[in-house]
Amino acid sequence: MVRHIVVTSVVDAITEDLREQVVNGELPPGSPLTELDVSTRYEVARSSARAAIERLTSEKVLVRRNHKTARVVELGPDDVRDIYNTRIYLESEVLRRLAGLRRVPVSSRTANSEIAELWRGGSYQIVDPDMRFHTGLIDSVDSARTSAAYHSLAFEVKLCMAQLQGRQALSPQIIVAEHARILELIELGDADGAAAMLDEHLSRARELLVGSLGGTPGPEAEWPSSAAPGAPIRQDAAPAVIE
Amino acid sequence: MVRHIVVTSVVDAITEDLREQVVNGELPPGSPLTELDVSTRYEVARSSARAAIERLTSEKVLVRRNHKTARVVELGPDDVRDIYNTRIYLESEVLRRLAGLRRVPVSSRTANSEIAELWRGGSYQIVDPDMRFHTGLIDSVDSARTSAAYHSLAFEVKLCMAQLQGRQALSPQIIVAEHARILELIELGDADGAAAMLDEHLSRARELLVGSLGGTPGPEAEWPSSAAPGAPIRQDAAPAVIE
DNA sequence: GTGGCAATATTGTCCGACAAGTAGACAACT
DNA sequence: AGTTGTCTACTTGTCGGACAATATTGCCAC
Repeated sequence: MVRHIVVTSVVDAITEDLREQVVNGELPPGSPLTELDVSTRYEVARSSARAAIERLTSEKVLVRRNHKTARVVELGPDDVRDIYNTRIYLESEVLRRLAGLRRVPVSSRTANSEIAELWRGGSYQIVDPDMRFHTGLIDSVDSARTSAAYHSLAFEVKLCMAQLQGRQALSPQIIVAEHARILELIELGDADGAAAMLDEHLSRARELLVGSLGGTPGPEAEWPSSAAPGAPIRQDAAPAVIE
Repeated sequence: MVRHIVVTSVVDAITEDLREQVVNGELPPGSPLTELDVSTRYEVARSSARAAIERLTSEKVLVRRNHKTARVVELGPDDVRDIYNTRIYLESEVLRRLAGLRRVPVSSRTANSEIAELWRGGSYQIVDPDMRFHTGLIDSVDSARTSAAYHSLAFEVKLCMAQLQGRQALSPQIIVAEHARILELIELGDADGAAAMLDEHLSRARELLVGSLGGTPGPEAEWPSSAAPGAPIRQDAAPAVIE
């Protein structure tokens, strides 16, 4: 199937489209992406496909070992723990600074209202506004590198979400309340309180995610493209090693 | 026991070598790197040179816009501020955690001893052990992503150092004392104290760096690609340290 | 001098080719 | 049997050349 793309640069477009396909689950974790595959699907030269794959590999969206074909990254419980802990490390100190200034970013407040709204509307698709709440806090300190680091983590969270296709839900009610409490503590200038609340908030989310990733092995899906019938996939883990 | 072996590819090798040349100043900030240039210098195909350049671009070692040739990144005062602020954000919370556990990483302690030793020996080449002090703290929380983020920042600090070829110095004596104080406060479980000390420590370094980057416009030199008569400054006796 | 045009340099993309590495199957050998 | 060797099919890593699109430079006319 030929996929259409808008041309900024061929490689840019392919990279973007593939990334999109990964986050929305069209390319499930672990599915292989050969250079030829990509080049024919988009009708471009192999070198261009290769470049796109390399970029996504450097972004950790794909993983590839030496002479082997790239695969969509699979995030396990350990990764989730790591991602959330790093989020906590980064966001805690930012929160303390904001509390010191008693400054609450508008974008975070509106994002939290959105979640509440969605919840009242019966929707549970709150991942996006939830992320905006947090990135709003981070971005408000106006540090490009801090923002970049956090956004990278946020992207990985999205990958996790794509991975467990909407099973698992965190109660929007609790989320909204905790977010509100965090903003309140910032306004009160209570740095320790805000940091503690954030820790609790993210730690709960972390444990829930870890549980639903590690606890339930899930439906153990097949990877559609180019897999022989009844292929027992995914037993390799060792790179170029010698015993 | 499983032993790992590394097999380097052409692109890997070039990438590494170029990166090395950037950090040790052989390729000064702003110098252009055309694909043809690189491909002929290393005697490889242009596609390989291109791949290496793209990797370094994604690492922020080089910068490149649309159809223009890549250049070695130039870090200005704003970048330095950003880098150090992000360091502070990340490292503060890690320090608090360590203080909570009253845990002092051995590697940081030994690294600080090294600085003291070098200072007593009359040397001012303390950038490396200084970084090891800080990465020792970060790495001790055992989070791959946190470490990766911090190491990326540390690399940018190295770039800054390369950029101002050893004018400017921060007294090793003060550095060692502050490091020691930080470790002491961790041992005492004083999270706030440790975080405050770190803030002071890094903020001073930041301001010094910002000053010597922004205040002095510098020699505003031409970029002589590969060996022009004008020998770079590089006097090794001079205090060549900023933190 | 300055605007504009032509020559040049450099990138972005394509193609085709081939060596080298990986993986699975199957035969051969001890 | 179980280990080892070989074959084949697939894929990656690298090469070299080619060409259009774009950026840079230098020159010319005004």
